[in-house]
Amino acid sequence: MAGRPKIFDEQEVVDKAVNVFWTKGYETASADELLEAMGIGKGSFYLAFKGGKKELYEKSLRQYSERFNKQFLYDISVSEDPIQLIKNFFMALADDPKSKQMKGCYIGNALVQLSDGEADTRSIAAGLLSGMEDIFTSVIRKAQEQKKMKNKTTSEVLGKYLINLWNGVNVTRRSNPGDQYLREVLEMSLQVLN
Amino acid sequence: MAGRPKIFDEQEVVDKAVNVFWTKGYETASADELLEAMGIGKGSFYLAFKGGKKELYEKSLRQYSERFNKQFLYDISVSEDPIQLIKNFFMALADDPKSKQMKGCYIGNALVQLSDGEADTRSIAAGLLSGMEDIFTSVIRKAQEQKKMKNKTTSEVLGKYLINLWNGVNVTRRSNPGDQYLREVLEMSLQVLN
DNA sequence: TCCTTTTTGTACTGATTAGTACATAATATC
DNA sequence: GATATTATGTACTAATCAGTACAAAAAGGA
Repeated sequence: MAGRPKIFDEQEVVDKAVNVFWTKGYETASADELLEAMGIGKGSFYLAFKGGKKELYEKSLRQYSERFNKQFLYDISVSEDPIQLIKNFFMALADDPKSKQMKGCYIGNALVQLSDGEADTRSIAAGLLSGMEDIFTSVIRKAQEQKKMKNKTTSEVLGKYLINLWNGVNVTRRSNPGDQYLREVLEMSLQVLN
Repeated sequence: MAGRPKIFDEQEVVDKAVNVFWTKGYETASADELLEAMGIGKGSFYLAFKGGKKELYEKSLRQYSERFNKQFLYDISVSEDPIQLIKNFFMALADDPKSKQMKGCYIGNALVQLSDGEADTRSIAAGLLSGMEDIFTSVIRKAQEQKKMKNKTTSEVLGKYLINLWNGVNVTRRSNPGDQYLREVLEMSLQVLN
């Protein structure tokens, strides 16, 4: 192993790219803008990411999702009441600052922003959201097994209900970034978890 | 009144632009592509739409929304059971062909696809969705006044719940364009209208 | 028929796009 | 210290972008 050393860490620059993609969208985020945020030049970039902007974006989706799920699963694992944790998790969306409300869900954005030209990338996003749904489903299944939930709807359907709620709230809060509005919607929507 | 006659009808070409914007997104839809679909040249276009692509898009949002609401309000007005009509309205989303499932809500897309550079256009979209919410709210209010609904939640909150459901389903069905998935989500989500 | 008015089609502009080519720099190995 | 190897920064390319300029066309009115 020889050669000039890399001046950047791949995960770190992908993280920085997430910020740009999240606020500007995939199409609107220019390569120059991304490179400046990542702090590297074109030479380094196209050597490390042979697939260019597209590869960077797909990696950013996966990396973001993986970290998100990891944290979520950890919080669930240490919680004494996972159902309550999920409620709190949703409710916390209402407390985000307006700037974050306006950004929506990083993965959901991909689903809506990508056109048919990037159908493959869109499929990746769909898969990642499906993974989040699976987490919801498994938490509910356990809670039902332990008789901690009154609602007898199957965990699969409740999982779909929750990921759909997640998708909805992340759109709705873009037009109503106030916390009161979201709180009312969430309060009502989460009653099914009682 | 003199002068060379227009070869196009403004509403018609805006309709054709809706199709392009809907499938490709605001940013991704190129002016050339729009003009070809609209069947007019640059000269005509920039004379009729002095604000260019942006003006066209905003007009398309308003025109689409106006027509949508008009139809919706009409259907409600002739319905004997407006609550059931709303249920059917949502349920019908599951029957759309895959190609339509993937397109989402024309107005909601604007909310998610536009970046801060077009914040004003985004506000227009937010206002239009708010108009749809008002329709939901007023239908529910009337139903409650006529004791046709068990649910005592305020019509305002139920209206927010429904527009949020609308937003959610229009994202969710992009990743799960099958009809069964949506049907399960909707069936469960609409139980609150009983 | 000629003049005014409005619309149309085309040629053009300057900016921006993602991506490439390549000479140079910085390291490990021998 | 020479050499192979990998990374870096910059200059460049070709395409595409939204939008403009403008001359020609098509109508009505006098």
